[in-house]
Amino acid sequence: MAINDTRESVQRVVDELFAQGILTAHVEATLERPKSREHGDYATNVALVAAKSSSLPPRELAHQIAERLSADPAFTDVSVAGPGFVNIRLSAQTQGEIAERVVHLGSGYGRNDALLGKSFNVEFISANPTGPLHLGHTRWAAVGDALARVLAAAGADVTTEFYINDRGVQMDKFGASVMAAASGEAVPEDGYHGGYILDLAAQINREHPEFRQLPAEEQLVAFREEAYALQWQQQKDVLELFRTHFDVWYSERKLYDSGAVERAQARLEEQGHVFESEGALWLRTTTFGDDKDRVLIKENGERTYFAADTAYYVDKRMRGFDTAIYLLGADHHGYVNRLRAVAACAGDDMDENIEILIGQMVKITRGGVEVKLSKRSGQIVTLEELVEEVGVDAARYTLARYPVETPLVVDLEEIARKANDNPVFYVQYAHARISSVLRNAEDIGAKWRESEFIPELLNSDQENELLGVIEKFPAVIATAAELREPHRVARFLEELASAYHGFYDACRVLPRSDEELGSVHIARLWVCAATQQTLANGLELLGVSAREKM
RNA sequence: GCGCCCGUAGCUCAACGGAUAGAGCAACCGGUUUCUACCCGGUAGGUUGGGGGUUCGAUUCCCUCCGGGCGCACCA
Repeated sequence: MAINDTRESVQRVVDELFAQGILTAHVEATLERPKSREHGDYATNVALVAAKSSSLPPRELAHQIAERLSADPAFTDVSVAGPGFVNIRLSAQTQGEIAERVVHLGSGYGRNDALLGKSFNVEFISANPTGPLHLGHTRWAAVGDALARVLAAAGADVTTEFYINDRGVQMDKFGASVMAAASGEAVPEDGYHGGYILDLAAQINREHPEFRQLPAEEQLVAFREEAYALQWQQQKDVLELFRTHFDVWYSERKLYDSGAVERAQARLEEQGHVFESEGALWLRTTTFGDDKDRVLIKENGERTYFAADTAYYVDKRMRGFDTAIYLLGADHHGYVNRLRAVAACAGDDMDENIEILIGQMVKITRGGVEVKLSKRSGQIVTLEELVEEVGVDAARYTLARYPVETPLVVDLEEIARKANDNPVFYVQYAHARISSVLRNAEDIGAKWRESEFIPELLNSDQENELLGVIEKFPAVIATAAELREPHRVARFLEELASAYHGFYDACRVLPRSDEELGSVHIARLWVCAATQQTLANGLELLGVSAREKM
């Protein structure tokens, strides 16, 4: 029996009490998994909530509900506890059926329709193409990609997008830095100083010796464009290595070339929020909660970076997305109000059509000593270096298992040294362990799939616990998607792995050498297969590999 | 000065307004003749930064103070 069926049973009882006048208001029943298993498989606080609209005290009301629920054969035990909780325990048979269902659903288990019909544009990283991606970007790579996968698993239509800031002063500084390095000159004081600049310069010198014969101005453009192409490719390669896929790479230049900037301005003017003052063109964002109005076109006729931001937002909406989700670092939180105001100025609902997730910074330590990050001074820890030290699985998992609003401290030495203590290995090990058991089952000819599955044989505490955890998976995905918190999937996997290890320790799966293969072994093999499938599906959402062996 | 985020066990962090605040690491004690011990069980460790409020119930919501991080451009 799924959680929804149980909830409906409770709802029916509540409705009955309403019909009989014991309750004077209609109350929506909610069901939850108690933290403690001692409280049963499910619990409802409906009596506590409904007590206000009843003449009965909460506990008395709870007893009335419990008494009626007891009549349902799917429940073996219904009791009242604490201030008025109703605890429900399912029969082993009802509970055990989940294993069969999971195996049959396969990689589709967990998918649900919580966000069916909604379309999202998820934008993250969006780094300048003037250097390698560093550890800060890596967090958004892991979280953004996992979020996109989770939203899709909840039935949403999702497009991932990377915005390339390939226009403006920084690009020229980048070009000038590479050009200087290529001529063996000192990089300008306000340029980029990392070792990668020297590498880019060397490569361009090798492949395009003719560049240095060009007049200074043309030479700058040539170096800038070539360095941009190489650096962008490098970013794409590294993200590919990191299993982070972008459906769209959106260039700021394209925004201008396609006329999107003018279109956005026209849209904002139609809505009546644009005005002229002091020789500049402004957007009245203060109407919608911003601290100050923002300039779109400067006194000197140039468009601001903000103008591009507005155009980009409007363009996303014109491409048909219901909601534009932005993942931004805490150093950009000042943008939240103005971006939301942009949405409102464009005539949209700023609570519905735009969502900005602010992620806190990742502090890096090495042996307890903080590593300062600064791209321009060249002191960086790159995504690539992190992957080399700890691997893609550990990196992705470690960064995805915390809520983004948590400032994170990652010690590189610790991750590298204690790789085996990382929760990702604990989860992967559970998957590998099951794979081994199933291989052994095949070796001894245990054809569990073709054998009768008798769910009521799964009646130990550990089996009940494990099945209960497996059953939560679709709800976990739905919650993770609705709250935009993919870390919930990782936490769930740790709980699931723990429940499996506990089961494995207490319940022998395969027959011992002196035993015959029996129905209990078959039933437990179904449980193993269901657990393995759930682990694999969850790891897939995080972009972490489900290993067959370790 | 104004604004946003954070403050939970020695450390890194969980806990969509629920029951006795939980995991991992570190510390201590125990467990495997047989399916992967990279595992399992147990002990110890807390005024959830302080103080008010909201309600059946607050780590969670509101106010205030303290501490830390980050932002407050006709920069990009």
